[in-house]
Amino acid sequence: MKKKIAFRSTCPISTMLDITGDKWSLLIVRDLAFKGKNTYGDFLKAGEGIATNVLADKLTQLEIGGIVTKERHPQSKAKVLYRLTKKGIDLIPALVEIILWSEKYHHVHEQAVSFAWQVRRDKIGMTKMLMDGAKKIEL
Amino acid sequence: MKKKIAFRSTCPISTMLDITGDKWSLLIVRDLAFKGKNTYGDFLKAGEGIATNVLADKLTQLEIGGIVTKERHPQSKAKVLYRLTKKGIDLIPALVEIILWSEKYHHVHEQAVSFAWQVRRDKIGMTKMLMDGAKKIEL
DNA sequence: TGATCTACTTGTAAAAAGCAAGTGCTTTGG
DNA sequence: CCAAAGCACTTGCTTTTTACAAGTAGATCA
Repeated sequence: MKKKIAFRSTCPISTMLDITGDKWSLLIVRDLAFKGKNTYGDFLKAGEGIATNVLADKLTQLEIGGIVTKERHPQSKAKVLYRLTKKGIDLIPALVEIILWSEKYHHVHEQAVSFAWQVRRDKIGMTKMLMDGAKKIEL
Repeated sequence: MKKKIAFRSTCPISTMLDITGDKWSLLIVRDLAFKGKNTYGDFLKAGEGIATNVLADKLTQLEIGGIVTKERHPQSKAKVLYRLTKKGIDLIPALVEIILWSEKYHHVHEQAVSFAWQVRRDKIGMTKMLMDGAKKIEL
């Protein structure tokens, strides 16, 4: 029952929103990119409390959108390993700007902010650290 | 019937999504920031075809979120002038990263991309141009 | 003054999100 | 080796949001 994405226009912002424009998709990307989470259960247990059917739906949407892949988990046959694609990793600069914006107008973790500045300064290096799971950050 | 925003967590990304996390809000910001649109009718006529009741709802949401203000229109009593607040203008860097991301993976206007790079390079100057209405860009 | 413009509101149907429970493999512990 | 628990979902139902169509009230135009 995989419904494909309907693009409303060729506007780049509209295009992005057609893939990730809801209250949950970018939180999944956040968990993958910044928090070292990569299983269904990990996402379910994340602070905001996504409903299980909604999570399933968003994950397949993100897969169709080319943002994540489902793979067999190296440690367990019962688990599924979710990973960001290159396209997904390339969302990090946008997420970083979002973090910096939120920091400016809402109260958020200091750690998140200094980290965001680091990523902004050295995108490649920090992204690599993130992807290796060497760095996890509390958001 | 102005319903206030419910924040799901203190995560900066989640916080931003609680205000603008849907398929329409950022398109309104786009129209204000890049296209020199500033009335209800302008937004309605924008390419993606937002429903009138949804537009009304999103506009009050954005107002509550501190992103836009409603003001009396200098040319006509029948019109309302919508404008980005500082907080709204500060969303531009995030929009720029979104534009660059979309360009990389989807087909979008060349003009939009070179413009995005310009804003990224000279944020202050380009933002000023945009806000003065001196620059309009086709997205 | 009547038609048109502008910014909405109202009503209803369709779609998406939220909630609770269940299914079917897989792993674990005795 | 078997029962219980873990894991990744699915199913059914309710509530909320979005979409579509029509209508309203004040301002402007001809």
